[in-house]
Amino acid sequence: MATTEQTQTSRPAGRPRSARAERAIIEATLDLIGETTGLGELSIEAIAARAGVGKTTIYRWWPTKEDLLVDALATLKAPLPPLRGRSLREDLIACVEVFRREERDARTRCVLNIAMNQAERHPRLADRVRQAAIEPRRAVLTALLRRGVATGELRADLNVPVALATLIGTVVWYMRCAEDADVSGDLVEEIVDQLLAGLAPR
Amino acid sequence: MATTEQTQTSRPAGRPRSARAERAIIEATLDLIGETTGLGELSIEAIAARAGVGKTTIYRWWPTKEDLLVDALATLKAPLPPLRGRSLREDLIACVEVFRREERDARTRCVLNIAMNQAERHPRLADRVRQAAIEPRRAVLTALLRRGVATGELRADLNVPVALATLIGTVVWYMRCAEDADVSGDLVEEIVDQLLAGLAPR
DNA sequence: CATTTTCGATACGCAACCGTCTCGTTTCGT
DNA sequence: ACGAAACGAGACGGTTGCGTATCGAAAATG
Repeated sequence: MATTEQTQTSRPAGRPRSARAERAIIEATLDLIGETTGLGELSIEAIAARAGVGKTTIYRWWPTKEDLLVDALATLKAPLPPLRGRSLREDLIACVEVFRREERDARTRCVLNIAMNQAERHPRLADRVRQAAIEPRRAVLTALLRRGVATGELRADLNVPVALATLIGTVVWYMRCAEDADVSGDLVEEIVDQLLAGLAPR
Repeated sequence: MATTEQTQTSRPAGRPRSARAERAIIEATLDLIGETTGLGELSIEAIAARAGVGKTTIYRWWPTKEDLLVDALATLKAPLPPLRGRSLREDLIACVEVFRREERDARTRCVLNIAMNQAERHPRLADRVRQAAIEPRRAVLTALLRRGVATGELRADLNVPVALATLIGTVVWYMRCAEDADVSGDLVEEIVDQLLAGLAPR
């Protein structure tokens, strides 16, 4: 071995990698992820091409990409959860089942993506999406929960907004991050029942 | 009035707007949102500029934008939730409080964005993020819940994965979609207590 | 001091989109 | 039949980012 070992492992000689530069790059990346990741990839040209339409036709009717998105997203989610059954438990299951099913469709999933992630970058868009897609459902669910309190099916001191987040958030998280997402068909019932009964023993 | 009214309101004369084109555009937009919205906005040039670094330095060490993202995101979330207290309830509150605090920071929020939204578009990236950021926490929380079952602080027939989704999903949803997000300081306690006790009366 | 490697900077050709514009065509009302 | 407006297609200059290459300076080894 003709190589010289100065400390432990031989260093290849030459200017070493700059730790400062590396840190600066990582920092800049983190800063920019939050600022820039958004709807930028969506191009009017691609939309026109896929729709088999001239760009002119798009620009004629929608001045802004955001306006087009608002109109497009408005065509989803519009049908609110359907009618109601005979018990609170059944109604909750029906509602959560709607959420579960929608979380399996890429189109409706992106509605929540925008509502949840794009609030700062596209406040106008996110607001309109929330207003059109989230708010009606929140209203329905809130009424449902209040009714449950009134009928005694729910505890009298229920924190309705928290309960609401509990129902929606659980199924959304499960669908998006659980490793066994969606395998079981009676997942929804299990969620609702466990939420109703509580995690602690009675 | 010299204008002619053929049906109800006067139409300006000329070829009318094509409903077929409009529908095609909306459809194409919806299809493409799900396919394209992602990390495309994040540019190497911007990173280099903000870091005060030559592009060369980035390309030298990270062959792909994705590789850079993996390294960058690995520097967040790394510190798992801290030690544990004396009761299950306190430990749960501590954990959920960590989630709540992280949901207020744009940087750590984007970790979940990627894990939850980019699974199809960037499976390698999303997988590594989940492995590095989500999995350790899931393990800690799972152990915590099992311990609770063992000590009798939780019901014996607890569905642990669902309970887990319940804890994380609720606070994430609340932070991202509730109108009064984060105003109350004891939101976390309220969430945990309501989850433990259940929505139904005892 | 000579060598080696990284550094920041800058320039290159290439590609994708932007938003505007001009075409010739199509589809209406009159 | 005629005029009016929207249509699909595509050309336009301009901007942005890509990934590569070249440059002299800086920082380590020997």
